[in-house]
Order: sequence, then C-alpha cells, then structure tokens
Amino acid sequence: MPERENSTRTVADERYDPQRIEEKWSARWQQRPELFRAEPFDSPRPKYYVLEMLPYPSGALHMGHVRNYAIGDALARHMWMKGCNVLHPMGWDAFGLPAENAAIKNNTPPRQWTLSNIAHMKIQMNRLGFAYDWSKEVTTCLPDYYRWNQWFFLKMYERGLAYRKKSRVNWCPECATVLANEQVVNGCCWRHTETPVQQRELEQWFLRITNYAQELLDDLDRLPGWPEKVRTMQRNWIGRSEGALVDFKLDGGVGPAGDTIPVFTTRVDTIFGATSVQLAPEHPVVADLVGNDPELRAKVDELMAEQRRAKEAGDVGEIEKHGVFAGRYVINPFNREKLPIWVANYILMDYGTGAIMSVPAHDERDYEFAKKYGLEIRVVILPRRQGEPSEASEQDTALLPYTGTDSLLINSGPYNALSCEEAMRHMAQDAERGEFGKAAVTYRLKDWGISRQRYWGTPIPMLYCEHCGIVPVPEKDLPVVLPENVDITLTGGSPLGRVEEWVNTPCPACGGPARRETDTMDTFVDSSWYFYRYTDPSVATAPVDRKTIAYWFEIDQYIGGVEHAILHLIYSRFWTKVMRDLGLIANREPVARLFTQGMIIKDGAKMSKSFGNLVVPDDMIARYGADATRMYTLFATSPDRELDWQDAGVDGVARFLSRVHRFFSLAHKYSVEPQAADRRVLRKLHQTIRRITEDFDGRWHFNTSIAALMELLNLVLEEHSGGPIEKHAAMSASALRTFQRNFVLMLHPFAPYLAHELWERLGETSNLLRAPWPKYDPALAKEDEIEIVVQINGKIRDRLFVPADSSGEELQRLALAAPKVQATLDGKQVVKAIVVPGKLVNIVVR
RNA sequence: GCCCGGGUGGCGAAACUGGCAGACGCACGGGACUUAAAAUCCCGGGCCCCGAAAGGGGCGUGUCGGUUCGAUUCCGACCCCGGGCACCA
Repeated sequence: MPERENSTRTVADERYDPQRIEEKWSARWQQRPELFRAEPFDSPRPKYYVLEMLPYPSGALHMGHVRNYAIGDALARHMWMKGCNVLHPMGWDAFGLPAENAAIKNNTPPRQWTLSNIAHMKIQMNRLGFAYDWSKEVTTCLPDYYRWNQWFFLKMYERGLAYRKKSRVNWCPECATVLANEQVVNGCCWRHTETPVQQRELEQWFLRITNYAQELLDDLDRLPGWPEKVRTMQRNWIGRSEGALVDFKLDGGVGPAGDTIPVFTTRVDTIFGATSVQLAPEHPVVADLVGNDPELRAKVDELMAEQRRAKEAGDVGEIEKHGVFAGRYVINPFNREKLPIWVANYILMDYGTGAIMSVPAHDERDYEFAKKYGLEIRVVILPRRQGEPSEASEQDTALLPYTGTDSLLINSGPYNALSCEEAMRHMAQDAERGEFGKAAVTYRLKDWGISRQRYWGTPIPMLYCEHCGIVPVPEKDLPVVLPENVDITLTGGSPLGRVEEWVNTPCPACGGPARRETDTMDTFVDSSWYFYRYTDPSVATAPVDRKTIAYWFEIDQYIGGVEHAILHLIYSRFWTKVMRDLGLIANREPVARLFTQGMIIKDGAKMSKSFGNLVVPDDMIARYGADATRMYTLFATSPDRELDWQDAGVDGVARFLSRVHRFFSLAHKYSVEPQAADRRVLRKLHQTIRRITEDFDGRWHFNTSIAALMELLNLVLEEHSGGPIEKHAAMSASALRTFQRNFVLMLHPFAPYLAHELWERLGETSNLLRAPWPKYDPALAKEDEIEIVVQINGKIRDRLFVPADSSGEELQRLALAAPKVQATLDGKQVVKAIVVPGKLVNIVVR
C-alpha cells in the first residue's frame, strides 16, 4: 500500500490537460502581441520572411489550412530560435463571390458576412497557437487595401498595360461573370467544376501580362528554390514557340478583311509541302469568303458550332476534324503556287494567327485531315528511319507523316539538300527580305482579363464620359469606394450598374455627365501583391514603403498548395515585374523559395463536405488540443506528400505529448553523482539534435523529426524502467536538466503550447520563442560501440559488436575470425573482403 | 498521347551518398495493475518452411530483366495509382 499512494496522487494531479494549458498560453500571447512582432528594418539580426498563402474567409478553417500553417509556424519558430528577425504575417483574401451568394441566402451584406467570418477564423488561428505578427494584418476588401489595386490599375493604364477590348470571353453562368483563361479547368469553371463555361462577346479590361511573357519564362531559371514541377507547369502555360510568320496573298478579289492571310508555323522548312491553307471558322477573312453563299455560310456556321460545343465541353483535343473548301485560293509566296483555302473546326482563332498552312506529309493533324478529304500529300523532307540517312526513301509512305527535323529538304526548289534547321533560318531571312514574312515567336499565354460582373470586388477606377470617352479616375479621387446596401441578385448585369447615385458622376475632365465602370476586378488582383503590403500595411501615401520592402524582399519561404502553381503564382510574378518597372521595388521576383504541400485525403478521396469525409479542426482541438492536432498534420507524412488522414493517428501523437507531460511532471529525486545512463541519454540527445536540425535545414521531413523526439523520450523512459518512475532516478540531476531543456527547445516548433508550459515549469524565465536552438556536439553524439554486419556473398551470417572507431583491417580480422563465419566458410576459398567501416564486412567466397 | 509524382507489413510511414528493409506511430495479440472496465505500463510481431523447444533455413520493397561483392536506392522495358497539360500549328 504505501508504495502506491505516492505515485497515484502525483499522476492524477498532473494529468495532461491540453485545454487548460492551451487556453492559459493563448490568453497570455494575445495579451502580448509584441512577442510575435517583426523588428524594424534596422534590426541587427538577419531577416527571414516566411509566408503562408492567405485564406479566403469562408467561415472556418479546414484541415488543409491547419497543415499549411503548421508547417509555416514550425519554420517561423525555428528561425526565431536561430536568431533571425522573422516576419510571419497573416491576412484575408476577402473579396469574392461566396460572400455574395451568402448574402443572398442569409440576407446579410457581404461586408458583414466577410468581416464576421474573419473574426471567427482569427479566433481559430489564435486557438491553434500560430505565431503571427497581427500588426501586419491585411484585409483585401477594405478600402485602404483595395485603393492600391485601383492605383496600380491607373498606373498600368497610363503605361498601356491596362486596356479595354471586346473579345470572346469565358462566361460562367453559375458565377454570372467572366473568367480568365487560367480560371477555366476542363472547360468548366474553377469554382463550379460541373458547370461548363460558355463563350460570350463582351467589352473587357485586360492587363498586358503578355508583355512580360519572355521575362516570366526566362526568370523561371532564376528560381532554383522552386519545385521543378511548378516551374514546368508555368513554362507550359506560357507556351513559347519559335517559328515564322508567312503572308499568303488572297488570289482574286478583296474583302473588308484585306487580302493577306498571315500564317504562323514552327516548320517553315516544310512550306513547299503545303497543299492548302486552313482558317479558324471565326477568322475575319472567312466572313468575306462566305459572302452571300448561303450554302457555304451554313457549313461554316456548323463548324463554328462544333468548335464551340467542344470548347464548352472541354474536349477540344478530341473533336472529330471537319472542314470545308472555301472556294478560293491563296498564293504560296515561296513558289507562287495556288493553294486552296479551307475552313476547319480544329483551327483555333486565339492561337497564333488563327490560320495555318497545311503540310500533310509532315504533320500528324494535317495528314489526318488530308487523308479524310483527299488533299494532296507532298513529301519535302526526306523521311528516314532512326537516324539512318542511307535508308531514307521518298517512296516510303509507311513513314508518313514524317515529323522529324533531323533530315534534308527535297522538292523545295532553291532550298533542296539543306538541313531542316538551315532551311528554317534561310527561309525566314528570305521572307523578311521579300517582305512577305519573318521569324516570329508566339506564346500560349494570353492577356489577363480582369473584369468581373460582380459586386464584391475592387471597383475598376474608370469613367465613361459622353464627350471625353474613357476617362481614368484621377489619383486624388481614390479610393473609388464600393457602395453599401446594394441589391444583389444573380440575374442580369453588374449589380453596381443599378446603383444610380454611385454610377452617375461628373467627368473629371469636362465636368459633364459620366458613368462609372460597373465591373469589379478579378480577386486574383488582390492576392498578386498582398505580401508586399504586409511589410507595412499602414503606409497611406503609397502601396508600399520602399525601404521596408528593400529590407524584407525577396520572401525567403512561401508555403501553400500546388493548386496555385499557375494562377496566383504567375500573376504574382507579373505584378512584381510591373512594380519593379514602376520603381517601387528592386527585386525582380517575389519568392526565393516555394514549398508546395500535399493535399489531405481521407478514405481515398480529397477531404470535402460533399464526400462526407470532412474532419473539422475545431472538433480535433476540442478532443486532442491544438498541439496534438497540429503535430499530427506534421507527423503523418512528410509535408510535400499527400496526407492520408486517420483519426486514430492523432491518438498516437496525443499519447506522446501526454507521456512527455507526465515525465516532466514527476517529482524526481536525482543524485549529483554521474549515473550510468547519463552518457546514453546525452548521446541520444545529441543525435536527436543533429537529426532535427538537419531536417529543418534540408528536406523538412518533420515526420522524422517528431519520430526522433519520440525515440529520445522512449530511451529516457526505458532508462527509468524497473521501478516506480519517480523513485528510480536513473540519471544525474544535471543530465536530467540538460535533457529536459533541450527536449523542450526541440518540441517548441511542433507543439508550442506544451513546450511553453514545460519551459515555465523548468523554472526558465526567458522567452522560449527567442531561446537559442540547441547545438549538437559530435563528440557526445558519437557511439562507443556499434554493431557490424558480417555478410558472406552478400547474405548476413553474423553480427559483431565492435568499438566504433575500429579500423578496416581490424573489422576484417574480427569478421574472418567469427565462429559462425568460420563454420560457413568451411574450406571455401575467400576471394576478397569488402569492408565498409562502421557498417559491414562482406566476404566473397568461391 | 506527353510531362511530373508515387507504388515498401493489417494501416500511415522510415531507410538522406548503393551497405542490417520496416525506425516512429496506429491497429492487433499476450501479460501486469483493477472487483470490473477505461486509462496506464511491460512483452510480441513481414511472410513461408523445418523443429516440442531453443534454434535453423528460405522468400520478401508493383512486374520482368540488367549492372554490382552487395540494389527499396542505379540502368532498361512494362503494369497500376495520383496530379498537370493536351488539335498550340
């Protein structure tokens, strides 16, 4: 009996109660926000800017947020401990359509809905213990932020980077607004993945991102800290392609669209093999050709409809090729040959010039088309098999279409016998000299259409005056404030258009009546530069403070989901380059290192409400505490991989934290004399410091960092086994102390609440956030004795315990002498022995 | 079709430069404590075969082949899963 009363009381009193600990520290931290505040730019510490993608304030955090922010928070805390001046801000991507939908559903104004969501999500973030510098908070739907969107727009307008044009646009009937190309996924809206996008003609504002296409492409090579995957995706999206423009003159009469059809080709060397020219159904010349031929018009309309249907269904690559002869001809400028003009449903108006030269012998698609319609197939590049010129044969139709560029020209007049590459060069030069073409580069990237026919966004600061036409709002009149109390319904036109008192305003140029632009900006504008505003969100005279920016940029580490690899990350790079050209910043790229975390899945599917596999952070926190919830998202797998959520897994982490807590809570009676376990514990401690430090410096495999902490604790507990733990003091007091301090320091980035609590209980008064990260001592980490594997012909036959620093010769001698080895060897001849010091000896026998 | 990831126990995973496969955790089995349960603690475990047992042998990282003293790791071909792009002229 007496031996029990002691232990039961201690354990019962000190049961790990995460709610109590976490609420206590959360309250303290909120009382002292300066703890997490970045120092000004004259700080002597090295700066470190760690950024996580800001959330859309949908109402509640989801597990993906928790994972993202747990990674960033661990890094921020670690960098503080390494002595850096850390900027770790957070904000809200607060404009967007859900606020309007919620407004209609709940009859709450978007602003109120959004701001109350923000308030709630901020509470959740604080409850999770994320160390943000809230003095830098940015909320994009507030005028002191979005006025700078408007300011940027005016600057771009001044420089010709913002322009208005009528164009075919992607229209999402669900959003009742236009979408940028980047926002169309599989022919559907990126938010409504079941809703096919429609094509409409609208007047739209565009930003000339294509002016920066080449730089955006080139600078990808300057981003070694970005995942190759993301860089490849951006490279493909920009889609640079080198070739030539060649003008084909219309044979015969001329219509309003002119008599020249420019064609873009990457294979001008095959131009003597062109047997037709093919136009997109929407090509302006087609309208002229159709003229008053109702039969042709009907066919063209049919082709156009097919193409549109395919676009809307998202399967433009699978459409069956159709075309119609337009009844007219063009002249090939290289050989004066007459080529028939066809209109075809697979030619896209929005790539290149909307017209191609068709070379069936040397292009898969042209070949297919020519076979179908019986067009001539003329070989102009000598086909060859597998780099064997001798086997080349003009007659070998089995090799058609031959698309290689590793051969020579034939049937090409003065260019015969040139290599493809030489021919491309010469022909482009000759075309330029003859003024019927030139070498040219095209991009897949399109200008960024930013007009949205919605209410809850940044008003575009433009006016339409009856006399002066399009007039920008003067800078001094910014911000153009979004009016409140606007009736939002889903039907018809921009909601702002119905707010007469807002729309009607005098023209700043002539004073006459003018109307405001009623479209708002794409919300990707907001997220394109928010990370600059973070550095000083209070500056009122400019979007950013130059000196502060110069200090903090580039962002040292950006962390977020790979789903933003194209949209957000390419717009942000574009915005940075514009800001540089405006003289606001010196950096040419915003982000030095990018980390894309994996998705969270459960039961084999992405976590979502509709799939019914949603795990809600609030529930997890209530059950296990914030530390365990966060730590599980780091422990389940490495951060870059998909995380397979398992509720039971959180139990394991929570149990570990509770074991930590219990060990630290016991009343230890330790001696001053060194104990046998000291060396073993300190050795493991220093091995652990090394592992975790390397994980932070390198691969960010926090799952193994946490496993290392578990191993360390397991060892310490093992050393204490063999009796009631609080009586069986296996270590000396000083070794215990060393272990405890360092353990807490390493626990801190992953479980900040418990770490702070234990730090305080250890009697430490310093700020754990700034406590120096432990250094590992190689001498202490070194093993005395290690196990060496003895193999014979690669199969393990024995294991030896030897001093850690045994030499190769010594190991070989010991291995050969081992009884089991001797028995196995038994008369066989030893050919050689491979010795890997510290690891194994492999004896090769015959 | 093209370009990236990934495929390892019942499950999540680890093995970083070619050197003991399965660390750490979950679930499971056995035991201790308990009137009982929960919680906690201790022990066990890849699979197959031989053996009463101690012990011994074989197989094993998607499949097939190669390089090597030695392959989860490198090379070649293929299969499956996930993601991105896809008539881009």
